[in-house]
Order: sequence, then structure tokens, then C-alpha cells
Amino acid sequence: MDLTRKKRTRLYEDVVEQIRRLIVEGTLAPGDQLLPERQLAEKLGVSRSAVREALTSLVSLGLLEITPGSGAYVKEIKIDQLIDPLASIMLKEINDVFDILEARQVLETGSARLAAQRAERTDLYELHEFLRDMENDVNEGRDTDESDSQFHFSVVRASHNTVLINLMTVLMGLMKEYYGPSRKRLVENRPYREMWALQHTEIYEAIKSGDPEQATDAVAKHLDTTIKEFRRLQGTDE
Amino acid sequence: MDLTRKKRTRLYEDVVEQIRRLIVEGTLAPGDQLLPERQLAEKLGVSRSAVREALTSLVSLGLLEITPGSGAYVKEIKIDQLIDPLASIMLKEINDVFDILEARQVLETGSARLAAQRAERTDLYELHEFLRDMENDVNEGRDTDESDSQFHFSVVRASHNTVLINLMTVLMGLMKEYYGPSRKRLVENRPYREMWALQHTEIYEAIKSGDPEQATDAVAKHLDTTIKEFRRLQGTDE
DNA sequence: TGGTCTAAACTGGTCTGGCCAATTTCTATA
DNA sequence: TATAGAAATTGGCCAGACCAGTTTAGACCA
Repeated sequence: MDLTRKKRTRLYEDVVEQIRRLIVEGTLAPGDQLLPERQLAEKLGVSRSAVREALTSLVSLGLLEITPGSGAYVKEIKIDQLIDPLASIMLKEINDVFDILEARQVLETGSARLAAQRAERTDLYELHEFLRDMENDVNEGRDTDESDSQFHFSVVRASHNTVLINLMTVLMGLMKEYYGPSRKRLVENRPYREMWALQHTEIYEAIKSGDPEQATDAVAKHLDTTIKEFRRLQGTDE
Repeated sequence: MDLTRKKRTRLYEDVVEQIRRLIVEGTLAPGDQLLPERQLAEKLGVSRSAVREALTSLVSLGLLEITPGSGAYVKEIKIDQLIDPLASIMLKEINDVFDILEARQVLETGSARLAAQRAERTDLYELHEFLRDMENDVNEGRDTDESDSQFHFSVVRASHNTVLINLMTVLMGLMKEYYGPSRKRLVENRPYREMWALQHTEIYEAIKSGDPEQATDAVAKHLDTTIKEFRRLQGTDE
């Protein structure tokens, strides 16, 4: 009848907590090396297996990075580490693949509008780089997957809004997880790849000319055709 | 000089990935029990310690829950659990409080546009409820914090896009974390609360009438005034 | 027959000790 | 002095064992 302690605390959790505190409090800075597992075990008075489980947990939490033969190092936390769990949560709720594309449309049109107002020389340069990358990919028959994502990401980055950038990171992770396969078939369709490259150019020009409305429309149009093409591909399945 | 494989894959990571896929793909539903560690080890042809590290990792990722003496169970996870870590990561990168509001503007205007096209009777009813809640709060001098958030959330829900809804959840968590204090002063300002209630009505009417453009504009205007008022309040600080 | 209590089986938690492979450090040699 | 090779260190993985709870099944009683 002891309601105070709901579940027995596991040993490795204590270890996790101790190390976590050191990191959060700054005693252990990113890049610092932890004591070797064997020494940690001795120092904390637990077995190496307990220490190992703790370290495994901390790696999963994104706080550590372990190099075999070398040691465990404190890691700099980035948003990417949260995307996997985030994706697995959202994926279960998503009924329709197009929800992701639609969300992208919302996010990217808004970002493009801001980008048109704020893009700096370096942003435009980056956009142009990825634009050229994609054209090259198309011309040489390569996969445009990477250059396409990069371009879209650049648009959002050009908005200079860190929150939007992070949300876009989430969406990108979601996309990879969700429709990697169907995407393949889409990008293999040559006419569409060419149309895409063209539409990317339109987006780029709109942002460069600083016209928010035009930029918004260009992105909306681009994703509209993407969604339509996805629908068509899906239609041929059934 | 082998650039293809940056780091050797650890055994337990494979196990993590296998189990994760089963969960994400739905083969393992929340509440399901996994095989005992010893059986898993045998089945996968690895040692029990490898399995244990994999399970430890999955627990840290929030996908499993383990009860000593009983077994490992697939956990039902909600997005809320990830908001805290997500917020702590994003907060470090956010330079400007207004990035959050701006992101909300992007997300909510897009959602409102969709809501105008898709809102069903139940959605409109819900919106109307929260509208009335807020009016009551204003009239009786109560805090409008809750009813305000609820209304905005309802707009996004009426878009019937689960991805947008989840992103909005993230933003809401971020808001709470970031500007709880300044927000208080804002909602204490009576004239603004009244204007807000009025603008909410406009949003509601626009969605009800099924006019996407009008809905978009109404939300944009509403958040514009919010942002301006925030700026004004911040200006008085310094 | 139906319910209860107990003992065995099972399950996760932890430990010990060992071997391997990669990395780092040290050392002897050119 | 520079470098190649040996030795020590470190994490990855394994086998087997014991403990402390939980679950299960069977014996026993009403």
C-alpha cells in the first residue's frame, strides 16, 4: 500500500540522471570526454552493465556520442534527434499522405512570402546553387531527391525564422519516413522533373524580385502540381 | 578513406530499428507485449545484453514501457511528451520572440484557409463554443488565456489536417514555454481583449461562410494586431 | 463445483568475467 | 627525429549466474 513510490527506480536510471545533471549544469561541456565505462562503474559503485545501459540511454536521448575504441563524448543537441520520435508519433495519426504535402504547402508558402521580403544575397546565392544542382541532376538523369529537398529547405531558411525552419525540419523527416517509395516513382518521371526545375526557377525569381505575392503563388502552384501528380500515381495503383 | 560508411553500425541499433519498424508499421500496437528478452535474444541471434541495450534505448525514445517481472509493452505516446525537449532545443535557437508568433501566423492562416473549405457542423459548433467562452471571460473580467488558445486550436483542427494540428501543438507548447509572462500583461489589457473577441468573431464568420480568402485575411489581421501589441508592450520595457 | 492459497515458473535487473576489434599511446628502431 | 610496430586502453558483445518481483498453475479446502 505504499503509494509514495510508484515504481522501483532502476539503477541505470540513477546513473543517467547523474550524468545528465553534469551536462545540463555545464560541468560537462559539449565535446568533453566521459570517464571510461570501467572507471565510471567503479566510481559509482555499480557494474559495467548498469553503466552501459545508462550510456545507451543517454545516446538515445541525444546527449552523448560514443566512438568505439575511443570513448564517450558529450554531444551538442540538435533538433534532428527529436524528429524520429516525433515522426513515429505523428505517423500513427496521419490518415492521408496528402496531409503532409498540404502542411508543407502551408508552411512553405508562408515562408516564401517572408523570404521574398527578407532574403539576403547569401540566401539568393544558396537558392541559386541548389537550383543549378537540380537542373544538373535532371539533365544528367540523376535522382533529384536531394537537390529538390535542399532547394525547398533553402526557401524556408531564407525566411530567417528559426521556428519555421525547425518545423520544416520536422516535416522533412516526416516525408522521408512516410513516402520514400512513392516519391521514387515520382521523381523518375522525367517530364515532371523538368517541370519541377522550371517551377523552382519561378520561385527563385519571385523571391529574388522581392515580390511576396508572386513568391507565395509560385510555391503554391509548385506544390499543387506535386500533389496532383502524387494523386495520379496513387490512382494508378488501385 | 572510406566515405561510404561513416560509422560502424552497432548491433543493438539493428534490434532497435527492427522493433521500431514493427511499432511504427502497426504490427505492434500500443499495449502489446513484446517477447521476453531471452526469447528475443534467441530469435534475433544476439546476446541478451544486446537486446537489453536495445530495449533501454527504446524506453528512452518513449516507445516502450517495461515492468519488472512482467514484461515490455508498447507505449501509447502523445506528442505532448516531446514538446518539452523540443521546446528546450528550439528555444536555444530562437533569437526573437516574434519568430513564434510569425510561425503561428503562417500556420494558422493556412489552416484557416483550409478550414473555410472543410469545416463541418461539429467544427463550427466547437468554434462557436470557444468564441462564447472567450466573450464570457472578457465580460466577467476573467483570464482569456485558455479560451483564446482553445479557439485558435479549433481553427487548426477544423482544417482536418493531422499534421497541421500536431505542428500547432508544438507551437502552443513553445508559446507557453517562451512568453507566458509577457502574455499575462497583454491579456490583462481590457481594450485588447475586446478587440480580440471581435476579431475571433470575424474569423468564425469567415470560416462559417466558407470563404477561404476572407478567413485567411481575418486570421492574418488578428495575429498582426497581436504581434503589434506585443511589440508595443516590449517597447515599454526598455 | 468454485474459490483461494501457495509454490513453481517466468521476467526483468544486476553482476562478474571474459573475448574481440578499433583506437590511442608508447616504444624501439631506422 | 621520424616512423612503424607493439602494447595498453576503450567500447561492443557475449555467456552464465543470481535476485526480486510478477504471473501462472495446481493443490487444497469449503
